[in-house]
Amino acid sequence: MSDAQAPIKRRASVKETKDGKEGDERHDAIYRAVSDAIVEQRLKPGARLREDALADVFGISRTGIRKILQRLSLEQLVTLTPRRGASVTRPTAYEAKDVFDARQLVECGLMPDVARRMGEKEAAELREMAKRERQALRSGQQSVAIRFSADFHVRLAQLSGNATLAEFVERLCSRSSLILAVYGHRGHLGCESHDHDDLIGYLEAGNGERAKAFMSRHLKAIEASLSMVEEEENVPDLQQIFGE
Amino acid sequence: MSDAQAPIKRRASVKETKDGKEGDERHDAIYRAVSDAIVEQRLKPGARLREDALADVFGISRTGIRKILQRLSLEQLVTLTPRRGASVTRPTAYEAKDVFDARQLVECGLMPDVARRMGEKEAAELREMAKRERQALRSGQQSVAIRFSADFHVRLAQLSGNATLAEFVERLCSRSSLILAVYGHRGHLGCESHDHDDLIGYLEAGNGERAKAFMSRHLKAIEASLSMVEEEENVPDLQQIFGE
DNA sequence: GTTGGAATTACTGTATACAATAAATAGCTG
DNA sequence: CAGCTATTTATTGTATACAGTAATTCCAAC
Repeated sequence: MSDAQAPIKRRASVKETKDGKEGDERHDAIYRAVSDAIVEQRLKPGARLREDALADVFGISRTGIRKILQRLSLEQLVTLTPRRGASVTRPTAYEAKDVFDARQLVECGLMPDVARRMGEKEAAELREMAKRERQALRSGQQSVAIRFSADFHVRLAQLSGNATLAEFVERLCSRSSLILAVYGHRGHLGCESHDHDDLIGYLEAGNGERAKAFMSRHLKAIEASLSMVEEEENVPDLQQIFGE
Repeated sequence: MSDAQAPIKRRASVKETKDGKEGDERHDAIYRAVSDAIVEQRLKPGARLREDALADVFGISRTGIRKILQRLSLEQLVTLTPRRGASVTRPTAYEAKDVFDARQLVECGLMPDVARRMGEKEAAELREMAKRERQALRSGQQSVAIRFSADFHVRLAQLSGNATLAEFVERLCSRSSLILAVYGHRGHLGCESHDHDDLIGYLEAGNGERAKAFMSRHLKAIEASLSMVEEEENVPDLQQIFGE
């Protein structure tokens, strides 16, 4: 593919490139691939994301990669340092607090709306998601479980009917996964799995206020499970370590 | 018009752009210029934003313009249609409702925090902003007034101390300006100007709950002032007009 | 005069070349 | 051999060339 300058302008070559996917979908797929890898902690906070490397892996040019990195940066999953390139964001303790406070405000505030719009179909879907999450957790796939858990919260927000707030919750959940990756205890997923089932119960019963209170406790529990110690600097402070 | 094949490559121009600013700042300035123009309705919803044209105006290449357009698109101020390019977003009535519901939830929810952190300095700054807004309105600069009003709401959210929620409010306010541009009545700015001063009073008094209730009414008033009629299609529906 | 279709044009999508800068390394010099 | 500077290398930033596609115009035919 290095000598791609075949002079033939016929449509055959065009068809070939469009073989499976529209260029747009391809970009979206790559975006999701990177995003998932970050959320699932296969790419750890601080990991550098070199443009060339990504371009090689996904078989597109740096142009497309840069677009994707920019998007991830605006979503705060990736940090773009001028002339240093991209790396997976390492959330600070302050950011973590902000994110969880925001989730308190928004996700709890949405519960009454969700309860109002909750039907059998929706409840069944949520139960299915909760089940997947439990299974992943049981089989030791913690990273996947974290993502399923985030998916659950996002779907819940979508059921409120407010697309803008749902999208915001999506961002918050992605960032929460990062936060869990950094500050969470090994083997302790933020969400207790049965919590989600309980929540579905309240929502199905149309008890928005109870669901709201439960969600509040639920989020507080997740936040409390974090150990908020700033991780060691990459470059250790020699002064501090060896005294003066 | 675009004699793009002018053989003269003004490398000097590169130096020129770095003269006073880092390339980054330049980009940011252009971003703000476009964003402001949209928010102030100098660029009206539906207006096409051609890459070449913008590149010419700002003296950078399409590469940089595309980056900026993508950012604006992620903030939903600009709509990016594949192979059709960029245009100023024309919010739908549904989006308008979502945005104002989101503002109800978030901005009202922040008032207690804001009241708690409100000091003399902050109050003075807010009063200054409210004053600027009133003056702009009085001198007939409605577009500028809309932006000042948005600035006020954003600054308020920032005072809550939660950067994540403040940024979200910023987005919501930008979109609100667009919504006002489309659905607002001429000569009727959403916010009553004295409203903002009243609000500062409650906050300064530390009365978060009262501020919250006031903000709620304030936002409801803005929303109520909109005339939620979808604008006529460019291509009229002949079937509907002439019956069957 | 309208319609259908071909040629032209205008614009976006993508890759790539080259410039600029930060990091790493090597080569001096005391 | 430590510490500093020069050179090389790795990597990002920006412009531009070219390809592909939608829109437009023009022309012929009915």
